Amino acid sequence: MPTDTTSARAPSGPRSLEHPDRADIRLAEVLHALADPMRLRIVRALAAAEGELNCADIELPVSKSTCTHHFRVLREHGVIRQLYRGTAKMNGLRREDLEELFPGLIDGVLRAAALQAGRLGEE
Amino acid sequence: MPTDTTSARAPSGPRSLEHPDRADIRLAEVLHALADPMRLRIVRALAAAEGELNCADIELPVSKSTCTHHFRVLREHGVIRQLYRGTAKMNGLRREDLEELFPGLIDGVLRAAALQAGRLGEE
DNA sequence: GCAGTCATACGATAAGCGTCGTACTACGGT
DNA sequence: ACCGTAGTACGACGCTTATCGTATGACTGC
Repeated sequence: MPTDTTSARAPSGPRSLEHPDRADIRLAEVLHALADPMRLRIVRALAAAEGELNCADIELPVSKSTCTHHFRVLREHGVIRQLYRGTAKMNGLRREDLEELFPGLIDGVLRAAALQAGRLGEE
Repeated sequence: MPTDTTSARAPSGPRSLEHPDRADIRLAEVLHALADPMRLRIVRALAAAEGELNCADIELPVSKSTCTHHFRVLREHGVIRQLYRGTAKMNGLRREDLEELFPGLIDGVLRAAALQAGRLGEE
């Protein structure tokens, strides 16, 4: 049986991950987190796959350490949620929190990103 | 009679200001431009005063050079439009261009900023 | 237990950014 | 013609960031 993630939510062990409380999320920081092509790509991928995604499921033209870095930025600024599931780490957008704080913002950014992607090389 | 701004739109004189074409505006850059508390404040002020605003009409707790810097960032990333009117420089949001490129984005950001401002110290 | 895989940590590096002060330029009024 | 005001240019400073490579840690499967 794999690790029981139910009873081990955010333990203080070596594999704990800090997420900001909803009330601590700041607009400028969210925008900053989104203001990077690589991270925008990550967020788009996470939004597309409504469920959770493994880090490696998103192909990025950067090294693994850089990838980790971007995921951390997104997490620390409250854009995504990460949790360990065995050997992998699952990532998901914090849609509910963001919607509650800044209604429509994320969807606006995602729509804008999709539009621009279509306008440019249909990435 | 003051300078005839009608016949002198974007002259190549010493006081010309470069604005990116609408097609050259990039989402990541717009987000980056907005991802700063000071600039967010500027944009909010410009949005509130629907018309045009003098640089000095917005009180900012930074030096004059820093102020110039922020305005330039906003202009070069396509968020605002600046033009000289005599000794002053008028600033306005590029609402139409942004709306055309990223419909709903700016309004979403502005609403989010207003919400957060209300939530925090009612700035 | 051991090896493989996924991801982190850490250090390094180079670039970028926000801030400032001072010196300079352009315009308008007196 | 002068001076004051509004804004820019430039250089400097310290901090943050994006990137990498390598070494390390955690879990799975053999």
